[in-house]
Amino acid sequence: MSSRAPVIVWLRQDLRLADNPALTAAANTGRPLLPVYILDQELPGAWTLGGASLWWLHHSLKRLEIALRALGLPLILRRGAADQVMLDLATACGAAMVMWNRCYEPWAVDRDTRLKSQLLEAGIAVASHNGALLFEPWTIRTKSGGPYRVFSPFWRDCQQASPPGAPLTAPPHCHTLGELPASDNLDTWALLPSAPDWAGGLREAWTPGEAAARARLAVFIDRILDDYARDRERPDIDGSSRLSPHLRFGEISPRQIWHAVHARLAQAGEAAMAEKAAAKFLSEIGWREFSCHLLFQFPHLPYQPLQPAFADFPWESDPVAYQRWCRGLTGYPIVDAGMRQLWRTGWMHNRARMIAASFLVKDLLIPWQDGARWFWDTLVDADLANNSAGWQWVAGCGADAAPYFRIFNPVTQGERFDPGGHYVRAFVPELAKMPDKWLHRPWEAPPDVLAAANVQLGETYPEPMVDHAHARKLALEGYQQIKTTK
DNA sequence: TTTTGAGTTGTTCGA
DNA sequence: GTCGAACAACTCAAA
Repeated sequence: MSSRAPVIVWLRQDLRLADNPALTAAANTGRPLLPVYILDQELPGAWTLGGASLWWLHHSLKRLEIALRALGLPLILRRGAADQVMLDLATACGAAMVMWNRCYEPWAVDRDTRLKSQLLEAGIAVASHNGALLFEPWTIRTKSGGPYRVFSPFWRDCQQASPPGAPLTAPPHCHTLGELPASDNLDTWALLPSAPDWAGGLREAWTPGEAAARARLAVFIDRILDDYARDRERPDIDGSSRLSPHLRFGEISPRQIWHAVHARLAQAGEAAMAEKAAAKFLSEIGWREFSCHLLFQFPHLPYQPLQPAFADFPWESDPVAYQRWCRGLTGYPIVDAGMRQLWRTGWMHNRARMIAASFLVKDLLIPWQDGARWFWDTLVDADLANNSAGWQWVAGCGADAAPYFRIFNPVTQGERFDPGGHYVRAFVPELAKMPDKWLHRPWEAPPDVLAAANVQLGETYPEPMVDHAHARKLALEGYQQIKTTK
């Protein structure tokens, strides 16, 4: 094989130059580099990217293209069944090697395993790397060798493992082939919505790309982290990292985050508060790891409850109620604010996710898989592992799940976590003039208060679609049922 | 194999 | 208004 034979870097969920182990390893071979992205909308199980994710992908690829060009590299864009496309491309351009960072979705694991053997058969070397996790799923095991199903011991174990190495810097200027293989034009993929263009709220809320990810991490560590333990619970405050979509597309790595937090700790000295906040934040990164490990160990996580008894739960089928939930018209302000934030900005605060998810699953008794599907289509950070594990957790059927009797009260939650009502007012403008006292339960407000706020229940804002106290009883009965039939 | 301690994120009721 | 207890047992992980 001539040293002119190129190395293909197959970029997937790692759209960054810094701390990209596959890219760095490829650069270190000294061969011509060929970065490739393949849009695969023929995946089994229809877990292709949803609309919001496609919007993000477009912009992330645009930025990546520019960043690669500065290194002297192209970005070859192809679409189709990814393994076939890659095999054809690698063969056609006489590649010496293909490198990628590992993915952990069941179909990705299957596809990559298959492709690897096909490439090897064709005489093309393959190397995969860890670019997405602090700890590989197969390295964190219980004493008896199995996968963890409880977060705390899992995370304890992770922290006792050898810490992740220092993040890699972006490779220096590289060289590529003189004659490049054909590439699609990104714009012809039509990833952006048109007619109608519903992405205005996304544009307002987000800047995709590696540079923006790094900037956000810096702001977060500088100005937000110290109060993270307290403010992360507050959807009305910019108190969480908002790194989830950047992590989802690999514009930043958990290793970079880990090291940035530790660097900050070293700088802060022994400040107990800083340490507590940092530990809290890193444990959220830990949850991301845990979800990914769970998906890897239990590939049915997106489909089947982890606790088998829940397969018999008496779920309701109610398309009309489901629609109202999707559109943020439940009549419970905190739920509607969350669902509308999702629809408008492609993201929902984690506290609101729990409240809205609990409402779908426990107040409406609609299957968690339906909620997960909606989130998948509308979130810019839609990640199969996080999304599936999160929904199972709320439904009570997941790993380390909430006890079944833990049912969120949307009024209590609203009053506790959005006390000034800024969150609800921002996303449910028809309630903007309601006084704080009644904002989270407008149906209990005296008529003159409603009138003064220009609210006509059932007209300008819905009546609550279910009575929470009653719905709670029904949910508890449902859970009672699967317990006794077991 | 058996035992023991522990387990993200809540709500409601009654004193 | 505030506080503690009850909710109900089960599974996981380790010793």
